[in-house]
Amino acid sequence: MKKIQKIHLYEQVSEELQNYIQEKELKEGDKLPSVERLTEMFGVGRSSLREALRYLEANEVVRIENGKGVFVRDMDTFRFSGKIKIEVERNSLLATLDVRRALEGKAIELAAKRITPKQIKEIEACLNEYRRLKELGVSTSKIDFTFHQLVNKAAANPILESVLESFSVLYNKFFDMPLGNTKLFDATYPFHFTMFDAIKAHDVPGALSEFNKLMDSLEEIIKNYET
Amino acid sequence: MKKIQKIHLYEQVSEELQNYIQEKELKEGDKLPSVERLTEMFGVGRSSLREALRYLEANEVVRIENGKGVFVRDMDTFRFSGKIKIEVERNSLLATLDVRRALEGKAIELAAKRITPKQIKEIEACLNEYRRLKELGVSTSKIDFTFHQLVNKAAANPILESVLESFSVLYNKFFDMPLGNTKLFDATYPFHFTMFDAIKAHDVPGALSEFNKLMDSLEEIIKNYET
DNA sequence: ATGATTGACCTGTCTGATAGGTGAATAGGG
DNA sequence: CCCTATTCACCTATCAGACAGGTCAATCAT
Repeated sequence: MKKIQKIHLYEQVSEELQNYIQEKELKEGDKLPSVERLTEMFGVGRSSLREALRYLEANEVVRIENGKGVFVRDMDTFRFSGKIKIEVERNSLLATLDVRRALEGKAIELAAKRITPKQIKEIEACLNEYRRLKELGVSTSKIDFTFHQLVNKAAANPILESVLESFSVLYNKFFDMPLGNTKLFDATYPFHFTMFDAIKAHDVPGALSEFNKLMDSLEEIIKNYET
Repeated sequence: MKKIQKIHLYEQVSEELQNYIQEKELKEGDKLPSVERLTEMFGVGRSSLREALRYLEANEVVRIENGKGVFVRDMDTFRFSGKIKIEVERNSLLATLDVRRALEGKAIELAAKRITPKQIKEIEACLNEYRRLKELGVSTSKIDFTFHQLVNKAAANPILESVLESFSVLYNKFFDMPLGNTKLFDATYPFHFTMFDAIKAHDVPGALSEFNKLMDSLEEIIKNYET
């Protein structure tokens, strides 16, 4: 008869709790009723409630502090997440490049429009360090990351910045393993400078063009990469 | 004496469990020992263990099935996540639009290149339904979402799809609250058709141009929106 | 006045009991 | 001998009660 009722109690409770928070318009740091009270309110046992709380804690909705109580976390912070089945093969790498093209391309476009003199100085310093390390033959992976991060910042779009940052974690994990990445850095090295010159000159199409050349060179390497 | 021991039990247990999975090299779908056994193994009570399991379940490490047992989830799945401080104001909305421009623009570009006849049929059906609902004066938010999702699928890039899907959750949450969204849907309505025509014709620049018009109209509304 | 003590209020954890889901072994009818 | 219905072992779901220990403020003794 009631086959539909497959929802776990802890799940219902966790939803009810979120509703409760919304309805009461609780903000960051506000205290929820004690576990005892909550069990009465929802008419469930302690364990179910505690599991619900643990679940919400894992999802960063609440924070449980021993001896104090349960507190609401910043609800205005939006958490986005997703999962990607990783298969290290050409197609996945190329797919990742497309996403990077989209996100970083937009960042570069915005950066070329809005970069400030101060940020230009910072990136120039970064590129000088990049050149120095390159000539020394040291690993440039860290300084490369810094460079892209600075450009990302210069785009002055916090949401894009956040999305791009989360993505770059994936991106790096992806590209660290397969190909010894010195090859990649060698190929893209010169474009960092030409691209930055265009950004500095607020030349949007020029910057994008250089960025696309950079990405094309990456794409070329991957396409020619035989396992 | 042992003040250092501030780590919650469930936390230790959840770490131990992850170690256990790693050491035994358990793969997706493998079954963990029963709760009873695990309590013996770790020397903790059921509640602590269950809280740990709930925690891991929230983090998509395990899956608990009633009557069956606890199973390992796909460990090769990469999870990306990030948080964004939401402030519903013009600048945040505009920033969000830029990200959508980047991600969905790329999806549309790829879709225009790679869409299959079957997918064209699906989207055509979706648009017919869209038109029908529109004429009925019913809410079109759901069908609108479906349309963009289908285009997203047609791009045939699973990683882009995943990122865009996570982002769209944020996007919708963002745009649901502030402006009564009928206004938004009215403004963007015609572009769905023109854009799709271009995609159908594999006309990449045309599709992008229509998409940008769509986004421009959104941007216009937001800019003129006074609190 | 100050510092230690106590007690109210909370979370942390364990345990035994009951309910109910699942699947395989098993018993019984054809 | 096969097929189906029952049973049983194994598991999770959930509850209630009990005790340990953290936290904080009011209270009490010096």
